[in-house]
Amino acid sequence: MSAAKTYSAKDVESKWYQHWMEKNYFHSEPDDREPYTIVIPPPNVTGVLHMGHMLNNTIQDILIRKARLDGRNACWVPGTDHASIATEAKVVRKLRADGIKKSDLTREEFLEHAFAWKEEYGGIILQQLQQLGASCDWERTRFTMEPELYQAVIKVFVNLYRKGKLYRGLRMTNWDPAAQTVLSNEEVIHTDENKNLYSVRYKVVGTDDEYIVIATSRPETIPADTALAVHPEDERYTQYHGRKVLVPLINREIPIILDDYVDREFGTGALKVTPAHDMNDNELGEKHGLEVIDLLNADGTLNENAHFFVGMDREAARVEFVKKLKETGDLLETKGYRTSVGRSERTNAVVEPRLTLQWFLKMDDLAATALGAVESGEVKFHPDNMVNMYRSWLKPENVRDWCVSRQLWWGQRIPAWYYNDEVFVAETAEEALTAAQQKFPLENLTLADLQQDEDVLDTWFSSWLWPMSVFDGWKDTKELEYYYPTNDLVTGWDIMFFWVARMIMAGYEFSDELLGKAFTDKHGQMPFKNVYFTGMVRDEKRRKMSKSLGNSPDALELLKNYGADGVRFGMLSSAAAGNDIVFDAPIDPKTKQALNESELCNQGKKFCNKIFNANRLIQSFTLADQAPDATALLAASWLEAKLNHTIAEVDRMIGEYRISEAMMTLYKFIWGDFCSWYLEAIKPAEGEPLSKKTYETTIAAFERMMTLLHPFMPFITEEVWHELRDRAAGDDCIVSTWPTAETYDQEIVNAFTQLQDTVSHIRDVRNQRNINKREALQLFVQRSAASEALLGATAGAREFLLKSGVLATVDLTDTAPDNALPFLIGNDKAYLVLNEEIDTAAENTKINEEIKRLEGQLKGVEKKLGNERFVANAPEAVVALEKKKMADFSAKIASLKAMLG
RNA sequence: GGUCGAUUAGCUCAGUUGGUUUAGAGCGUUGCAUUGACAUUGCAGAGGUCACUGGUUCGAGCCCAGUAUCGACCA
Repeated sequence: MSAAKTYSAKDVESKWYQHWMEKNYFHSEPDDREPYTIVIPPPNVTGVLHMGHMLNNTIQDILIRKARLDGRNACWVPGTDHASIATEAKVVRKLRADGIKKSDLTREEFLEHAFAWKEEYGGIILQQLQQLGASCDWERTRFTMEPELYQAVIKVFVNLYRKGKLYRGLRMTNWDPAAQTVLSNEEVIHTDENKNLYSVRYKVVGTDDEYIVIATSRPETIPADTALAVHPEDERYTQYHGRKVLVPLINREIPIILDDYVDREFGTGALKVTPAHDMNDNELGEKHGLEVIDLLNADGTLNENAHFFVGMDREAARVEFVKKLKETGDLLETKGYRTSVGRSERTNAVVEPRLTLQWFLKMDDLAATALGAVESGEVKFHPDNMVNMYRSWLKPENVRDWCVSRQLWWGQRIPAWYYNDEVFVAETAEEALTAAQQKFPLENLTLADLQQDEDVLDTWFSSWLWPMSVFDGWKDTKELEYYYPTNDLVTGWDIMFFWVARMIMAGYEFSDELLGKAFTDKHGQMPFKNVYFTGMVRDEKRRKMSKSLGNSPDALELLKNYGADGVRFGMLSSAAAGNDIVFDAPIDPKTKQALNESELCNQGKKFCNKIFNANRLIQSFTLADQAPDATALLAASWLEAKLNHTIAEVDRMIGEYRISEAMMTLYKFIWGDFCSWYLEAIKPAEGEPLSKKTYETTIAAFERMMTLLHPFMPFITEEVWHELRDRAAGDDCIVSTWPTAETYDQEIVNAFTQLQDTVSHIRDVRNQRNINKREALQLFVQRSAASEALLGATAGAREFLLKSGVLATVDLTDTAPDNALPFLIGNDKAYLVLNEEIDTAAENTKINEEIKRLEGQLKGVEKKLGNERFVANAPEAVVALEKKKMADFSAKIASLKAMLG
């Protein structure tokens, strides 16, 4: 028996994690067992562990450990994502701190710095996952920028280009002026912000004092206006159809165009059209064949097209333009309004719509396939209502071609080479050269004549291949054939479109080519069969936990305070699938920062301690070679039944991805049934020994509980597993066998439940009357078929009542004893004899109240049964049940009436 | 503005084709207990017109319609 009274997570956790690693339990190689595969959502290589990671990695670890206990070949592939924009921004910032400007470096020099940074800080998060207990196959750790995965991306780009799915085009794109790169729609965060709306007048050409007034929030773009638009049916402007206006300040003539896109209600109903600087204006411009004037530089400063304030940032220039318009009298009104502003997810810069030359991937076919895969159920979502969100993302009217190029250096460089306005896409420069030489046979081209595209690919263009590329699918399909399709993907719903949908697209696009039709006909093309969506982790005010708000506790501090098992328990206990989870870390009212505390995690920590002490109790008994007593036998068969019921429940819940409920079921079983009832029932009297047989039974049950709980709380279970018995090398909980739910005797559960109710009632009486819990009382039970069966025919029932109820006698009787407190056991009268005066009148009042309540219910049942349509329409079982209710109520009422003194 | 989702105990949530007596759990809360597994404890109690209004049905927390409030995503 352990000397310590409390469980200490710290030493135990590092000891067992190291043991598991030494035994290589996490490693998987293809063999003849059935595989069970999860690929991790790769965290950013420079990231640190936060609450969201802890949540989804705990769930993944539970699934993978469960599969391992089921005897499957469990393989959890870890790795990190190069996170193009985020990492490049970090590296640029760090270089700036060191006095180095990115623009002073060559691409190669910059990449050297970036890789050095990655070596230094990269992968810290993977070590942090180990502290959480994640049983990833660390030998398989991958990185999206490592050579093999880089090569896969290049191959895929060439493949898609040759299929005609990639094209280059000048498009309106979201431009991040801080990072100076284009962003995908999904990387732009729209929030409502306060802005000003300016009313500016445009003079109608050929008049002296007729103006059309427009409303704009961006006066600095006025010099780029190429039209003024009104609604064709707006009578205010009918007289100006076909006329022209002058752009204020620069007096350039622009046409008045008519389009029903214009909202007559908004502002003055007239709109300035700036095709270079607004998505909608751009569409209008294309429709009406307008000129495009771009007055912004890549960094968001004004160029010479602006005429004024050239070189000034657009935000500052706006203020200057407002002043100038005021001076000329063209600005009529300024008012505040709230509107949606798009900011870069990574740099928080206000995103500028900008016309740029980019690479796009055609999405129509891919999106349709990906939608079909989920709608047909080949890929299942948990919870399934997530399909709605998925559908709304992928329906044809919402799908736009994917802009895959990024103006960055940290990423896979686009394998396209240019010469004379021709593009040559190839895996290597040499191949591109060969193609160019064929196209221009007379020009004697060399590598020096070709110019490679300066851009890299969007990060998601490598992560969409993750389930296939981590198994080196583009190099050698041996492993892919074993592990593909993977089983479960666990991720937050916020990257459903970024990542989940695109992996599905890639799976259906490439699995046939890589694995062959025969393979996919048999196994399917999907990258994974199930997707488990976790919610976002929010604080107590339901705000998303984020670094900038400071409302997230420090994950590592939590692990230190509560142990990995405690934190896993805490994370999970508030985590129904798909629901956002409200994590209970309190916010310090002074600093507004989250404290590294959590009652839920503490509950998990206490649970560890409870288990630890349950074992200490068992180990403290002296053992004797004697037959178990009747109470222990009854308790053991009840526990066995309950355990089997619990196994079945846990199996079902895990199967339905109700992970948190499965864990709570085990919590209640171990704490309530095992510790509070079973151990108390078998506990020998002071100084007495325990039967060896009972000890064995108890250990065997405890052992199965540890296996059941292992996926959820791996460390405490491994520790106790080894305390329960002397183990041979390799006999570890992590590789034990998941117990099978056997059929069990429901009768014994029913009988025991009735005994528990009786004990609870007796305890309640003691509580209310302040009767010492050690004072043995006498119990009499009305003789009846039911009570004979319960107390006579159920072996150990009487002994259990004597022990747990602290009774002197338990007897069947035909008459009510004197000075006894009556109550019901089932439908039978029972009497607890007290050594104190009983207020009969008060007891009668209570009994009468109970009779009244039951009569009310009886009436309801009688009414139901008296309704012919109920009897005729309701299923037979329901009617039978109502009849049984009626019989029970009547019997109880009769018993209660007989109790009235 | 569009779409979707939610509303059940003080808090966080279950509630499985509508039918199991009085709608469940965990936490919190209240009272009592305490020398030997564990105060990181035990026992017991209180706490809910299932947001509201109407409808369908023999029967509604669950289905339908509307209202209110909240949230998310999209624009």
